Amino acid sequence: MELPSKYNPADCEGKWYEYWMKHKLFHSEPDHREPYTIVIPPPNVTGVLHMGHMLNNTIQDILIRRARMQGKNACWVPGTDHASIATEAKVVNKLAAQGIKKSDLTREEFLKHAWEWTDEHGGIILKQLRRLGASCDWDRTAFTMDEKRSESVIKVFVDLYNKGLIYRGLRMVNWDPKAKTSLSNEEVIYREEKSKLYYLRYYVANDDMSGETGAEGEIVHRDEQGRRYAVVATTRPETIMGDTAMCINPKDPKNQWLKGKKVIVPLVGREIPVIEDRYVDIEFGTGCLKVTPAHDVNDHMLGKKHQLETIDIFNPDATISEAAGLYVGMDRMEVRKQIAIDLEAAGLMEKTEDYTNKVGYSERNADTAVEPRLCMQWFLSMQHFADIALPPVMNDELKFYPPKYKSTYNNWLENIQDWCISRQLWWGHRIPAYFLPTAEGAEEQFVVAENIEEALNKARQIAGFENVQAEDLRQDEDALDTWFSSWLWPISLFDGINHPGNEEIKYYYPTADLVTGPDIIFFWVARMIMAGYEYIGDMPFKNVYFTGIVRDKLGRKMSKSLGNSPDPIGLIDTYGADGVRMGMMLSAPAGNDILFDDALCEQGRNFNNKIWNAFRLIKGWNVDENLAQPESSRIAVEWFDAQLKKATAEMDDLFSKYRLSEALMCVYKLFWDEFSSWYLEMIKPAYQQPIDAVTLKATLHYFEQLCLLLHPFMPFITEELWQNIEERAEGESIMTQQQAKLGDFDKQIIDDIEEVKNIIAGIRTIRLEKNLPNKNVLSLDVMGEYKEAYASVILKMANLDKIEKVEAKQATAAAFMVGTTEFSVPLGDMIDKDEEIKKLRADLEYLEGFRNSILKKLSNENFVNRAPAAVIEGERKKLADSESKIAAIQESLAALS
RNA sequence: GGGCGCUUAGCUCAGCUGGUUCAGAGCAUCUGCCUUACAAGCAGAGGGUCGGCGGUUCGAAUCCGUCAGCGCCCACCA
Repeated sequence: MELPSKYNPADCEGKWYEYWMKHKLFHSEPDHREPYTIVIPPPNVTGVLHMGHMLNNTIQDILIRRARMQGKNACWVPGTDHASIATEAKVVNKLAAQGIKKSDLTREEFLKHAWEWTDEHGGIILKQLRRLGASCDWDRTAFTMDEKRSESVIKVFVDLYNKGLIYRGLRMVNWDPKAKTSLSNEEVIYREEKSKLYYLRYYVANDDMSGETGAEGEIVHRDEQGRRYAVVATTRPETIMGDTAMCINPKDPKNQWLKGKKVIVPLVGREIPVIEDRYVDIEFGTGCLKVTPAHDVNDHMLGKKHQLETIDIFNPDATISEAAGLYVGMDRMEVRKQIAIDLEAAGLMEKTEDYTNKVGYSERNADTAVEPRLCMQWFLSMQHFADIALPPVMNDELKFYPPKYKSTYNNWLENIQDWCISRQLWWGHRIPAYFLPTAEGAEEQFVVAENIEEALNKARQIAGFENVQAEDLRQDEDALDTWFSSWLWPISLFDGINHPGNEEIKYYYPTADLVTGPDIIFFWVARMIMAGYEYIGDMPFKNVYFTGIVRDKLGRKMSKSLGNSPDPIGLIDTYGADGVRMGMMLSAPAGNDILFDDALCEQGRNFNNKIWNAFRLIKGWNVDENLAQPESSRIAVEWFDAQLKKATAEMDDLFSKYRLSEALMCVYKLFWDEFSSWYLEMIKPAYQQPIDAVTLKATLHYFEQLCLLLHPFMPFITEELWQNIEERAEGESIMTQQQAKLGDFDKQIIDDIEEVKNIIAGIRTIRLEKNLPNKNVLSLDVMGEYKEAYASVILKMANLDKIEKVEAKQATAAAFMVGTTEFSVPLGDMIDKDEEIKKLRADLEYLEGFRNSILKKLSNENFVNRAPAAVIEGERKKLADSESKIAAIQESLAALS
């Protein structure tokens, strides 16, 4: 077979992926084997592959392929997430480009557009994953809004409502007045902005203008008539119509005199109480805070605590509402300008100052400042879930890699807040709550049910609604938070909500490993753990592997605006999928950010080429059945057997600790250094000479074993070569081969060969220094003991004609030491005596320094008395070794001069 | 402001419960080689007072304290 000198990924990748699909090698069904399951973190259905996905999915594929090769029933379930906010935003933008406003569409019309968009773009990302080699069971591809998953979500909502864990409540949300929807915190972008701090006069109500001076440090403002007032600093004077209190810190000496008083809201004229709360920062402004419970998160908190009235002065589009009484119908920004003028005119403005603060803007409407707004929302009580989800992680039943994220997890769960699960969006699972017709002003009544029929049944059981009709029921307009479906993912994928205890959920659950980013530890990981214990009574996964963030080589996050995010498919085209996979893994210890650099993929590609060429070498040999195995080959085979076993054991250990990049480095070095540079060179026949059958057989076996070890990391090239090692039956694949369970390795031969390598390296160094080509045959003199049993290897690797044990070295020889033995290569007149003496003196100086430091240590009584015997023994041995080396060098020096 | 983490070779990192696997790996650099598997390669070499200071100890990259710098998460000051 004729092989090109470079590996061409394009020739292999498509071919083998099709082959794997054709033979259904990714597909899993429950059987007698031990299951090994991974559920994919579902990417956004309309997303495209980015570097984060590449890292994440490479890791999952490595884990799943390895498990498969260990004889487990490996099942990697793929799917996509409907990502309500992101997808709805994309659809809205697309419609806007066509001149269609969302507000002009009915819910049904909008959803039709959204589904069209989803069908068109959905699954692109899954196709891209195939290029990477992802061995997902595509037959199981799921979507968070497909029938089974939707049914699960609704069932769970109803169940939790019935359990009393879901409730409705007012909550301050980030409101986008342009899109007229609430935004999640993630969709709010804070920008530093230059604005003004307005100092407003709040006169004391019913002031007796008494002349009390109060305690020291008090600051009392008076106007020309002697009327007293407090000064409040605010950036939002337009919200004064919503003021229902003024707040001071009870410990603030400046404002003691205000305690118990009432003050008058400027312009508005309303009397409001002065309340006291330690929340107020004494240092900021005047220490007086106006409290507007309807329009500020903290004010809302204060309002609840002190039972203040809440006056909502804004309409949904952020114009002033009737409730404000002033400026009705004007836009908030206009009012800010106007009210400043009016306050000034009324003498109620103390002063203004320039001020820089952070203002939240909508991610979608960049020019629209987010308005905090109180809305009726649905909540899930979380304390119960925190209680069931915290212990298994803290006591390591469910393990986090790296474990530092346990603290993060703990911190969040110990300070858990209720989960706001409603979103004012259409794209998502609609909340299964149905409102009953109610009279104006009466409290709303509703029922929660899986469908309209059930809702009707429930409604008719309520007194006064016996005859209610389906068309009278009005379903809640809101959709559920996307995470409310994601948290069921490991269960809903196996239909464990709709059909509890079914065969698949029993077999595949709990899943083995979850691979995800630490940024969604709260959004997703923690909640899956909660849902797992709530609905299955068991953990959703045994281990969580937290990846890092993929950054560019300068450590910057990858972003479209920086243009520093490479196109993953382009990378695969350039370096091959295996090369890119290796590039991703080379610098990706669990939890560490990876600084991505194309050079890493290049290293991966180079490694592919190395493997390819090693195979070319082996395949190029002709075998001579009658040829006896050379001694050096016999040793090499024995030695590599030990190396292979050793590396395999190391890899097992590293995998068990999820140190994947180190496991890759281990097999990388095994292949490149031990196998290619040493083993193959040891057994390589002379040019155009045949190889003996025994050695060839062993070598092919080793090559196959190496392919098996490499396969999880580089699936394509290993399949290609494995198929070429020998004739394979149709349908056979390296994917399903079992990695051999290897036993103990011979540590002695590994140590021995390390010494042999040092001897060979010593000779090579001399060749380099003396400019002696490899072709020139040399000989070696040995003073003392060395591993004679391996002489054949040394002769071959160093191109020597003989190794002789001698009493003293020749004067014209270049020397080096390995351990305590001195070796020398007679060079005749090629020796440069001065050079040699210089080198020996340098060695001598170093060794003497080393010896002296040991002597010093050993003469320290404290050390000798207190250190353990083994340590002292070690030091004594070091001393003896260094002294014998010193003696040898001194002899050499004497011989030279 | 609250919590977590990091600082070891030019770069990216490994070094568990203090002492021969303690100063390491890969890449990069330098030198010499187109030696018929591979120049996307081969053979060699150089390079770090383990962030600063102090302490514990016979002994500290490793344990403790402190300072400096960096990063992440959460809550965000009207």
